[in-house]
Amino acid sequence: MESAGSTAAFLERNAAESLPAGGLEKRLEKAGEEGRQLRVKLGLDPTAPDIHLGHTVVLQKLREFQDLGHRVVLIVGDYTARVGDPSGRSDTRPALSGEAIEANARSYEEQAFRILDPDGSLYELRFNGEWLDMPMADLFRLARTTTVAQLLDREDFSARYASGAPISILELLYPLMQGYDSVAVEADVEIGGTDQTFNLLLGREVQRAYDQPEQAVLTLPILPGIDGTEKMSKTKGNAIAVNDPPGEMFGRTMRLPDEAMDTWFELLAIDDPGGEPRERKRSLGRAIVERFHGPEAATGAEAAFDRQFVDHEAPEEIEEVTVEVDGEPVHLPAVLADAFSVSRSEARRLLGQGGVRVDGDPLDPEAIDVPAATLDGRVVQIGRRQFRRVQVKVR
RNA sequence: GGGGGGAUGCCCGAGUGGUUAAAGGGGACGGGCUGUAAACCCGUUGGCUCUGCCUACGCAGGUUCGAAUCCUGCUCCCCCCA
Repeated sequence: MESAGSTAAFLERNAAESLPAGGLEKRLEKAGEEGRQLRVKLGLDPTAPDIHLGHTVVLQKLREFQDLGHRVVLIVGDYTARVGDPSGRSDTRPALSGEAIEANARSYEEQAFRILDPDGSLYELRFNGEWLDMPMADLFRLARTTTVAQLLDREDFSARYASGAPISILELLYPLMQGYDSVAVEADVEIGGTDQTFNLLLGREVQRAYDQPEQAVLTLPILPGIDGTEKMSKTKGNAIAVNDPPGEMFGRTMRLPDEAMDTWFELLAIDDPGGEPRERKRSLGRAIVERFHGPEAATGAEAAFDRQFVDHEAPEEIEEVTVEVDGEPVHLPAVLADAFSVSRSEARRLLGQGGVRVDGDPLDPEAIDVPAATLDGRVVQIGRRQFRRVQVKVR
């Protein structure tokens, strides 16, 4: 059996911070002595059920804990989601229904199992509605554990406060509620991205106020999205989801700026072959596809990529659409709009800018009405990556 | 309770009676270059039956030949004082 010290060092090897210093080691040691598992907590946002590579960084870390025999506790913030998050300008964020949250949670779980071990002794899923729906007296007790000054320590709060930007009371309460989650599940360790550091540490304060041992905190670096700068997130459109098809994964990886490659190799724990940027990126892409779809898919994705972008040929699998028209000649903007789900004006623009090809040949930007045969059964392409095989059907 | 400020296109943000579908930036998209990288250049970015028409500047009404711009009411938001 490994010593607690070396185990801690292993777990901390690619973490951003492990707080407090030596905290994780002590936890491991104590658990070892008592012959019990550590309870390792991760909070989830049930409004964003799509797991992407950014999430997997944290999930991989949880998996390491599982492999060491510890128990992962995923917490779905269903209660907090129902209340709605007032932060920023997301005023339109809908309060999710119970069923929607439940469905999202199950979907998340299913995706998480691509990385986590679903074994019941190593895994647990909880909803914080279980304990957060508390009487006001209990909320008061929770509220007493922290001061405004403490909360204002959090960078985004202090920045917003200083600039006169609004901060709702509810927002201030969020870290407390998250901290209470730790109390409720008796977390020994909590994991999260570095952007969660404050909240994770506050969990310790809350636990202490409830006479509980304080959790160790392990933060992991944030994975930049395929734009190479911003945090990966679905809404920013810079994410690669674990459910994305192989071709999509590979292609998106190839769009990653070179500067971000080092970070990706490191955070995703993929072996860096070094060498030329283009080759390195390809091997990064292959490794990512392989991780979620297997080696065959990886090879296939790369081949399809070459075919489409190196040899400039249409991909092998093309979505087929049937477009209904009134008769000859066909109105190009209308057909394109239907085939690619864009507005007719958009289609016109694309056409006018020479962005439309049929069987690889650019379409005359002036062409508006054409014979049906020009399109029927052919591969129509918009830009570099949108292809549709179009069947024209006269109504 | 009192006073002040604000709501503009995907986002930020100009615009205070007329050539404003609305400056500028970001993002996105198309073209060029290329390694679906970066950098750079060009173009587009409300809709449509497209040399024109329709709809749009929080919501509803009003003034005017004409309003994002003026008036009234409403909704929402922010700041300051108490």
